[in-house]
Amino acid sequence: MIAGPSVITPAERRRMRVRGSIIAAAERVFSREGEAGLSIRRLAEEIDYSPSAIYKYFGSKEELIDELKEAFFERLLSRVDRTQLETMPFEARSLACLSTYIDVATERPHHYAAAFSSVPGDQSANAKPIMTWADFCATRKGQAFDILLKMVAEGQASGHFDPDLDRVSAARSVWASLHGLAQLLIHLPSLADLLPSPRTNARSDFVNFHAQMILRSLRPFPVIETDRSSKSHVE
Amino acid sequence: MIAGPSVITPAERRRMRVRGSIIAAAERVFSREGEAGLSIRRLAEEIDYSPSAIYKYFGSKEELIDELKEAFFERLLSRVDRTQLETMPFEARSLACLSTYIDVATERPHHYAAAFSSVPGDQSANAKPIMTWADFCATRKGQAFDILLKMVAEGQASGHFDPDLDRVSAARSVWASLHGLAQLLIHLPSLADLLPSPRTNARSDFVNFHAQMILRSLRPFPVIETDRSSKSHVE
DNA sequence: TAGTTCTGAGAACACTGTTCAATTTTTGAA
DNA sequence: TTCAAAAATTGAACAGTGTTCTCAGAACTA
Repeated sequence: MIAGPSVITPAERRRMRVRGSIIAAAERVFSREGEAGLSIRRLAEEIDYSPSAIYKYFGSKEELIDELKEAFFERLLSRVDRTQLETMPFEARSLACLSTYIDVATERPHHYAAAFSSVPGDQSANAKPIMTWADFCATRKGQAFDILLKMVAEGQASGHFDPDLDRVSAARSVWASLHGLAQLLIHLPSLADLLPSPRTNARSDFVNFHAQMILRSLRPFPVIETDRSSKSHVE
Repeated sequence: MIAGPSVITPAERRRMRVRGSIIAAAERVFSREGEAGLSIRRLAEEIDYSPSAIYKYFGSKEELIDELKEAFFERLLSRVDRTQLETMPFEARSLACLSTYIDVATERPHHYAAAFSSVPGDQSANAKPIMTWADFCATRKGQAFDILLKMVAEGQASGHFDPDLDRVSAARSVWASLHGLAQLLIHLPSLADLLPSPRTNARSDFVNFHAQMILRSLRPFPVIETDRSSKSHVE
């Protein structure tokens, strides 16, 4: 469609600049007020363009926001990945990764919340095609999940985690627990400070506590069997 | 403001009936399509009233939806409470409670999602007053939390859980993990079925697995110290 | 029955996302 | 440089949204 990939025309340069200014303004507004505060008209006003102009750069508002979410997830991924590469003992490194995930999520609460806001299954037209395992792995979320998967694998190999646990199930469980903490801190920020007797640093203390609980659940002492048994209503 | 509490006039009866039909219609629409599909005009059409009439019964759309959420949380609470009262061994009963929570949440995904959808801290006018511990305990969420608190206490007393864990922190951690699973199942329903090699009953199996992981994190073998130590970046 | 209160309807306001024809502005070649 | 084709930008308009207002009519109270 577009000419050569090596030489970019001034026109293309200009186009990319305008496009960039749109997402920059969108990012600015969205960070502060979320999707509720972000209207096309307001955006147009901020960058001194007409509302309809924006539709030459983005097909819809949703498409624009999807790009914000994508950028956020890339940020989340790289931050956790960077933490993962630090040279520390396994357990400390795992804790650091979990903390980093929470940090990035709560630094941009609107982004994180929006990334998990759609409820599929509405019998409207947005019936997305069924996701396969391969599809998921290609997603940013899939890549984030992959980090957890490797963490579990490493922990099992080094004897820190129960080797009888199913890797995939364990990683999903960790993700769920982590995701829950992020969500709760975002939507119910008072929770961390909510104590019969308040304390300083309550928030980061609780993040640490929860992260340790997650690791605890993975430790050896195989009291429960792996989920290979289907109808295990315990006992 | 209104006359006697013992005798209800026919007018009041009629008013309550109309009000009931509004929330019934709202419930019907909201269950299927969530807040996105629920508009005042559509609601008015469904009950054959004019849009402005609804404002004689509810101050705003948000107020109406708040009532739906409240009813849902009451349902959630009573279902978990009922499970809690069943006569089973402690561990099985705890697992059942956790499963029930997930069941109710995923049965009405829009309700559960909406209950945790607002992001406070927007520097707009909706600055809600700071919540205290006592305030929170009076909330439905606070009551749900109380169930978890008692569960933890009972587990510690009976030796199933680590007695050195701070009760409140542990209960919060359990809630976060549970909440995370609910959110993930709602917003990423494919996750449960996402496996390199698919299996039947994947969903309930995973719920069970995660619930067992939660209990596992609470077990004795006190490897970590309670969060009483403030700057514990491990090691 | 007269008067007051309450219920409901309809129009209107200020928004929203989105589209479309018309109008610039920029571009590439004769 | 000139001129047509292409791209960029706009303002008006459409179909929605939540909400408020005024006003007519029904239902209670005295």
